[in-house]
Amino acid sequence: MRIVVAMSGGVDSSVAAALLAADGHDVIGLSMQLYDQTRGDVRFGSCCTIDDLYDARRVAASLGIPHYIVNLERQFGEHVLSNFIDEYASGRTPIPCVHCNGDLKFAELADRARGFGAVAVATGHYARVERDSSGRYRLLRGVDASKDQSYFLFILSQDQLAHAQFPVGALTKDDVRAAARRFELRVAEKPDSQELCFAPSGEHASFVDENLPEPVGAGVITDRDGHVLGRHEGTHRFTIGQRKGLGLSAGVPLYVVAIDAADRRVVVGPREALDRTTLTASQVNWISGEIPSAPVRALARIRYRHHEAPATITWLDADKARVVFDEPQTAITPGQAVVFYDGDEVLGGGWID
RNA sequence: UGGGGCGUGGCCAAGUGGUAAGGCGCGGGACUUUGGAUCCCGUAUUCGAAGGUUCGAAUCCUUCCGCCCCAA
Repeated sequence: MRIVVAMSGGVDSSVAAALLAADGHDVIGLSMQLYDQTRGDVRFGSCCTIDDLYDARRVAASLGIPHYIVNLERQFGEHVLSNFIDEYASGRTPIPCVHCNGDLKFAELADRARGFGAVAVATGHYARVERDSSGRYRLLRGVDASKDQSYFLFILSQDQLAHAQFPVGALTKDDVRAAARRFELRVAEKPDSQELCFAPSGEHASFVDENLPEPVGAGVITDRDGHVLGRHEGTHRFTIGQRKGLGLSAGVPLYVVAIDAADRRVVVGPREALDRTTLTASQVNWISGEIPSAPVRALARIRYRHHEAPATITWLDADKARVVFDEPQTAITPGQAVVFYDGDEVLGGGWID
């Protein structure tokens, strides 16, 4: 069958394409152009650069599959960048990758794929999709626990999962590297991409500054009692649980415990002040599509690369839920995602309020 | 200008004769397909200044400078 592979130019998606092609599928490689590559005044991160598009093209050529670059600049700006900026501006900490998956790769790109007559969009994510006996799709963790990326896919709907394929989800990273070498892919030894593609690490704040109509004002850093301990250059430079970069010394490490964007205030406190047992989540996506009527016990993960913790999920609304952990969790952060697991299965997830 | 106290790296702070702990911060690295966190490494030839005593001082003495508290 005809399958479109979202090729980033990295090893994972390259191997995904290679595996599908080797299986005899009619594979078409698509790469998303997400921003204007000609803007020399902007520095980009480690993926989706012109070099990465070139790598994708070369890999596709070596596999003998067609490759097209799809211009999704407008959509990227509307769905991913604007959200990223708005979230930071309102004192929250966004995860653009989730939107990029849900709103671009498995939405816009899927539409293009249909235009090519493809039945599915494949990516290089470490995750798995399975169809159960009732015909429902289940999202599972990648086999390689250390690389599992299911957290970033919790927003996918049944319809999106029905047309999603993760060829490397059943492999370990080592397997993928080995496969890349076996297929003699030029990207076999290419370093894993990390960090955001559109804003280099450590420059998120300046990216927000440059893209905000109104400059973000400076404000004060206070302790929990309101005593001013210092000043900051904008609340968007902080996230809950942050320790570095406060420029304060107090005998014990201080962490950001609250951010009040409206008051331009950052509140810091000791480590213990970060513990919370409850959170509410909005825009909750329950993968099966059938919201449980009774509270659900599950393992909940409050950020990527965080150990899951047992919790009870109670619905407050059609897409809003309260999550109560058995044990306090550190630095529950608004804007991050809480994702629910039952063993290897992703039950769903939502955005932390 | 009476009495008392204090001045150790960016901040806090051990050390009161034996050759500068520690924490915070900061820098670097590791980890990591978000942001944080975490871990590792680094961070004062020098203790307000200048003299002096001593084999040897941040530690003792003298003077000076600065700061704080109380009393006026």
